[in-house]
Amino acid sequence: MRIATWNVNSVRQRIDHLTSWLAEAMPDVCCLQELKCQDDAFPRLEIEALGYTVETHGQKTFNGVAILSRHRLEDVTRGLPDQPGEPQSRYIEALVTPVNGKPVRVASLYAPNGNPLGTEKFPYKLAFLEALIKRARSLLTSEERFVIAGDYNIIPAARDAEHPDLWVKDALYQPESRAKWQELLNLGLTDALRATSDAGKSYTFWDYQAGAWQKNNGIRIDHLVISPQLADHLTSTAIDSHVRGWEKPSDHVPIRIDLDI
DNA sequence: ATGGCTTTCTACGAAAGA
Repeated sequence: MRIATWNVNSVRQRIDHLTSWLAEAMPDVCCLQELKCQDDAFPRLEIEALGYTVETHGQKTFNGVAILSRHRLEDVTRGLPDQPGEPQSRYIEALVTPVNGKPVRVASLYAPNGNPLGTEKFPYKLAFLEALIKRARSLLTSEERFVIAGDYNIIPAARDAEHPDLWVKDALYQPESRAKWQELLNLGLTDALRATSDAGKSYTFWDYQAGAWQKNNGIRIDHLVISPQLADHLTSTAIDSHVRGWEKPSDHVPIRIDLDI
């Protein structure tokens, strides 16, 4: 089973890139972030035409997450259980149910950016991450197989940035942000990229400004985190960075895993 | 560089992103 995540930075602006990439990468499941549209404006028909079931959790202008699946989607929930009534659409979860196979629970998340520091935005980011950790703890108790994928807006370590010194005053690289990431993994979960590669320069985001892509001034902030049962079945992780070179790209690229399940 | 681009909106500049 192939599971991917991609922050598309407006699904309506990126629909041609999305369909092209789906056709070439052929993921079974794809988590999307930053839809930047309401559910009724989501380009559902184009994606369904490729054989995907679509579940969205959008909002006007900002945020918005979705799960696309070639298998049946059941038990869809929107928002984190610990954040009832949260107006920002940053989390969706569903049970991916293959015809001949055990189900896998998949979550698509868009964590708050948290900048600038010193404002209410940073504690809001940490509160989201805390609610996410609580959800992961609950899923572990259920002993379900699960993947929590998306734009975490966290640079886990220095090797996950081309110029880590440039990020020391940024919410993405604060010790508190990285501690939440570590707290999540310490539950017994696996960072799929680091479980399959020690390579540096494994980036998923390059800023639009100052020629960041051309200079490979990137960061790794999009992650697939997998449950213990799935860690034994992880065969590879790939970052489709070539997509960043397409015309009018998202500033993020897709990252995907293969599981032998 | 004090965001140098990109996206959104009952838009025409401002806010947000990372």
